Amino acid sequence: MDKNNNIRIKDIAEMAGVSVGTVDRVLHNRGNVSAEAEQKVKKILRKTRYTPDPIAQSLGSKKDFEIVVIMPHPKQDEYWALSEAGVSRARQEWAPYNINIQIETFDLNNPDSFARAARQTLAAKPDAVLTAPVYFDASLTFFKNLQTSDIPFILFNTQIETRIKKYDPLCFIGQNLFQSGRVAAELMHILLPEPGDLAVMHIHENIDNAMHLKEKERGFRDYYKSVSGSKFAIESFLFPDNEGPIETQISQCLDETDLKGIFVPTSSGTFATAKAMQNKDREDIILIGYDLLEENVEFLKSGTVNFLINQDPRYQAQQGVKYLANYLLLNWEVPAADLLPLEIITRQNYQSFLDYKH
Amino acid sequence: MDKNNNIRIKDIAEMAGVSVGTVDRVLHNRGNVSAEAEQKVKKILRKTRYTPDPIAQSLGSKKDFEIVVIMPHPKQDEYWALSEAGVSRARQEWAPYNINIQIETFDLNNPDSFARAARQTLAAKPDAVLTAPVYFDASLTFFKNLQTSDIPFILFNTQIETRIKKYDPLCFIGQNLFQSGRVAAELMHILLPEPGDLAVMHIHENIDNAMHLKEKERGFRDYYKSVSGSKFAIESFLFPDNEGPIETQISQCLDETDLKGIFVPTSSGTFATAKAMQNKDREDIILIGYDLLEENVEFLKSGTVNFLINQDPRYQAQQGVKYLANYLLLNWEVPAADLLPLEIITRQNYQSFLDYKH
DNA sequence: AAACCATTTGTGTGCGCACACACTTATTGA
DNA sequence: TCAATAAGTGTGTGCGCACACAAATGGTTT
Repeated sequence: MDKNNNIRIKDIAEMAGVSVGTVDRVLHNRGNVSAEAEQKVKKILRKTRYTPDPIAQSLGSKKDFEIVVIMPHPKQDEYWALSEAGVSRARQEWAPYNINIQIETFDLNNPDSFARAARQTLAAKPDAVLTAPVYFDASLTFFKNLQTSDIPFILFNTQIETRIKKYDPLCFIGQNLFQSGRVAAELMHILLPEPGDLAVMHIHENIDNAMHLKEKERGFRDYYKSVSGSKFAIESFLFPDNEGPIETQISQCLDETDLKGIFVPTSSGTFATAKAMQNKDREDIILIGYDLLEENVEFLKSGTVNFLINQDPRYQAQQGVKYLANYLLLNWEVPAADLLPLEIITRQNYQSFLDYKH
Repeated sequence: MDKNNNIRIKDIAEMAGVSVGTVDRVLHNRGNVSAEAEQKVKKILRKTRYTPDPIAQSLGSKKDFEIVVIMPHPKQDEYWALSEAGVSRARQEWAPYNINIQIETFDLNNPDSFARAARQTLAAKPDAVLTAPVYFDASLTFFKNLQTSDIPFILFNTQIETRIKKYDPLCFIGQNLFQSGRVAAELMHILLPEPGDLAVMHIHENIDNAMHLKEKERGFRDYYKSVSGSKFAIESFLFPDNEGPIETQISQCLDETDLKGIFVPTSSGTFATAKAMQNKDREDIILIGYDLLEENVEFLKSGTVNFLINQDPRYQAQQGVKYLANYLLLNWEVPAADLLPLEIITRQNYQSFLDYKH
């Protein structure tokens, strides 16, 4: 027995000269405690550095908790299918602790669908929310409502500057997107030491709303600014869904330009670009994209994609639920940010990432 | 209540028409159960897919467990200091569950010291062992003794082929070293597309015993074999501790050769080589090494080291203890191997790895 | 002074499991 | 036939906590 000093509520009660009930009330701020008793107990609590036994704690309560995850529909994009896989794992992991997880999906191309998902979530009055706040404006009103309903929430994948509005998520889980863009640029620079035309391609997404894509581009450009005497020209291209087939748009762009390197800040954009390059027989262009989607890995193997940066959506979701679960069950502290490492994927190491289970 | 089907031992007992004591005996193979009762209980167990509530389980037992970690002395090498940090974290993490962790250290340059540590460990009769089996022969006899004492053990960092000898560790935690060498070669090839002389440098270690270094070299060479029409010459160099100051040896080697790239398969060897390169003003040579040691990171930042591959010793140790603890406490299954992802570190992403806490 | 509150404090039970112990039945030998 | 033994079975307690409920206290009202 060396345990956690072996101090139990019972011991605290004894030392403070009160009953365990009173200690319990102090610990949980349940009120109905005289100022005097409260002081005595708190003093002992501090002195003994009491920490509750987490095991007994969760055995004793047996409450049910409801967590809602709001994310884009997994059928729409393999990236989000990976996120969903993370949620599924988390669901299994936490089922024994009576944590129920509900998924609300929305349409990536339709901000209104996010608002609807948000409304449904609020109506369900969950104990906590995990969300990928893809749409800036809709997210902010949602956060406001969560806040007034006193529902804790965590953001993943997309970091939104909430502090200005005083909306206060427990945590953000994801990459430092700016730095992620810098890593992409660094890799590009290694593969293309000689000056040439570069492109940042925004595919599918409408960039207005998508803060996170801007951040990656900003990082990418920032790196090249710091390359002394840089002769690189970096141009941005937008390929929205409503202007004809994506691949046609990209192919046309390849025809009209003389690109040496392309950076695509999204996972599904990556293989779309790779396909266009393949069709046009322009696999000489250096392509750096995101994530270990099946198609991306194929293009990595064939050499069309030179590097991938891994965002590990599965882990992001799983970790988000974990934080919320521990917060609800055991009142654990949640870090303000969980910034994932910026993982570089090549032909030689992709398998080790695919095999790895957190 | 959707829990784990809500099935408790009590329910099993009821359904099988026996008492909870009998169910308990069946569950833990404690014997003293009639064949008839055992069958009845096992049938219900299967039918209901009963799984014990892990929380209540560990509350109920309150046994003490002793885990010994055998590893090189952390003062000797910063790499092992990181491993020790992992053990310390694990110690904290598992203290509430009455898991005590003892560290036995040995001298990296002295196989006998490993044998001594092994002897002391056996004398202490721990419940489980986590060890970095740096020395092949000494490790094998140790494993034999562990096996006869029925002490489960996990290997980390260095993979030893134990199956031939029928020594059966629960798990190996670490990198696929062969593939790790291939990753290094790939990176080298990206930075040096034009043919030139390459070196694999074995520093400090005496390679005879050190299987893991050979594996990395084998992978490195294997990659270049597959490069079509490769004009690369790869030479191995040994710089043992007993032939004068390491840096002098390396410097001399740099003088006598015309190397374009160097691969160092150890973490401490990496900055030793970088220092020699710096002194000789030969920072043009491409250097690929291992691990986020402070000195390595400095040389990465300055550009002397081009890439690092991260082995995450902290995580390896922490994870090893975690597996053992869950195995002892809850009888959890341990995977035969936990092969870590092969993480590529550059100037732009090292910080994200340093910041990241598992 | 009794009755009535509000406030504060103490007690008891249950969570699901592990394990020690008490108990019952069948078997054997004297 | 009865005690002694072994094999099989059931009961009870505790782990540390949460929470419902009972009890005590002190003050106010009639």
